Amino acid sequence: MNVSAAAPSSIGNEDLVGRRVLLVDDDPTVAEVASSYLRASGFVVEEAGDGFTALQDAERLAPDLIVLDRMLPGIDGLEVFRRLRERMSTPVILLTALGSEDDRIAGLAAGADDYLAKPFSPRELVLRVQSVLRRSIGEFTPESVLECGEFRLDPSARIATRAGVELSLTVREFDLFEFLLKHPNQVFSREDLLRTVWGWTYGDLSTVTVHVRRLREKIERDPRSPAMLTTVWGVGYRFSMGGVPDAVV
Amino acid sequence: MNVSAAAPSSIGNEDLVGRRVLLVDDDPTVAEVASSYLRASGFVVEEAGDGFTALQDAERLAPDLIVLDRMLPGIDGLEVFRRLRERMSTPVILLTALGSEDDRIAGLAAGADDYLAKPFSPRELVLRVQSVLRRSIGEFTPESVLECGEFRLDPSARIATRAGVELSLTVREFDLFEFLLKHPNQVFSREDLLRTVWGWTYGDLSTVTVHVRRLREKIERDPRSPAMLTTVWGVGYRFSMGGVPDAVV
DNA sequence: GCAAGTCTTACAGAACGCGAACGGTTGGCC
DNA sequence: GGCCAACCGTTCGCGTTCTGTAAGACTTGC
Repeated sequence: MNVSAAAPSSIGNEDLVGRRVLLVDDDPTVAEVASSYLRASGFVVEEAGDGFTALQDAERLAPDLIVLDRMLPGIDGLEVFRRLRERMSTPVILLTALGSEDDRIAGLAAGADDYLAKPFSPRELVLRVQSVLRRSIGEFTPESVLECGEFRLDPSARIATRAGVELSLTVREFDLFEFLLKHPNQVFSREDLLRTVWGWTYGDLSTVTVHVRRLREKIERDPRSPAMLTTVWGVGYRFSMGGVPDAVV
Repeated sequence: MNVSAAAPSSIGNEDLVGRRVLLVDDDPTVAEVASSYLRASGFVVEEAGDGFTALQDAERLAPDLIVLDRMLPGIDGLEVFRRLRERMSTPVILLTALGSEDDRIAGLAAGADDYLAKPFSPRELVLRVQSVLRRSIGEFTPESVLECGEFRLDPSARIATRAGVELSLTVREFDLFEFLLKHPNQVFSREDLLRTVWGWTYGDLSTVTVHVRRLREKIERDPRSPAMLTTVWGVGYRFSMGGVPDAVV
């Protein structure tokens, strides 16, 4: 397997110290907890309680990253997001309420860098902030193309092909496939996948099962007996390229 | 397959050994059971019976993680949690007597890192503690591959091979084999194994016996007369590689 | 030869994964 | 607007796999 992504992740979390994060949430409790965690991790945090202030602060402070709640008083979070994107390319992490309709798809289509479903563990937020920042700093190219065997996946264009033929993957399927391609030869539990790919902190694990099944239907030659996206009984799933594995390594 | 990953910064449960956990619960029975399980998994456990002591100990001991009961005499658990957050960002797992799924959401919404409803299985607690700690250290960094003679065991991929041929091990068998490979030439009693591999403090020791047998069936050339996974009569089991064993020892 | 420890086998319950199908929502198209 | 297709998350039933335990045969040390 030749994952050409090769993000040379020589960027430690130390290099993120002092980066400015703008936190936009109208719930004081959430804002307080989240910001204290972010500060503890070395970030400089500014808070905004509504969309209008957020837009002003974004311009004034020029933060390195913005954490944006989708539900805001006044201007809607998504609207704020669109206006932000018109003016600057600052990375944005969207917070979505799982209970209500999930506009995660809309947010993602609009180009959010990551999303997290409420309620989330504050530590999870820190991890995502670090991850997105590391990515945006390290490579100026937003996302490099993943290549693996006959598969080719372009995260920016959201196009996945097998042997040149485009696979019509849905949003979820694409996200799932992207994550697996980025971490080949590693087993992930359904919970892991639900947390990282879906951005959920809790939820029905069978959701993962079903989507894995649907993804198999599209990428496996014989979906009945998967060769690449295999089940590890009692643990989870693993993606690895077939034939001769890394015995040479 | 040319995954250049191989960054051997493993974060298996081994690396969690010695981490300090502060356990806050007013029920002595619960505290005793929970702490004995946590200790058995290698954690250093301190206990506190009320909120005030908890706050003091949290400052004094600077634990790596805090398990906090929501119902406490004196200061309420949630209040303790809020005061903790003001001063430090130590991961917190909340416990509550009321056991519905909604409470988990409430706990997470309050900013806890994880949440567990009473009555909980002590094993579950250990798993959660490990999970949260591992996550706070850094996620999905592949563990280093164990190699021993013709055996090769990849903890992240959950693949074990002998001379390149994959051994289909079950979860338990894999865990057991992994532990033994990490501690070769060392004798472990059935109780040791039950504690470390299974995470149990009590239980039927024959469980270990049977699993050792099953493992032998898969890794030994002649399971009838084991050469590597040998029995030390009256003591337990030892894994050592073939050829000239420890006759010198 | 005896007792304690170990091995082997068998079994039933539990856990798990899979497939199929369903209702709900969204977004496009007439 | 209203119909239709696509997608998503959930649920249920079924077959499979795994696991712990019990019971008997066997081995070891004394």
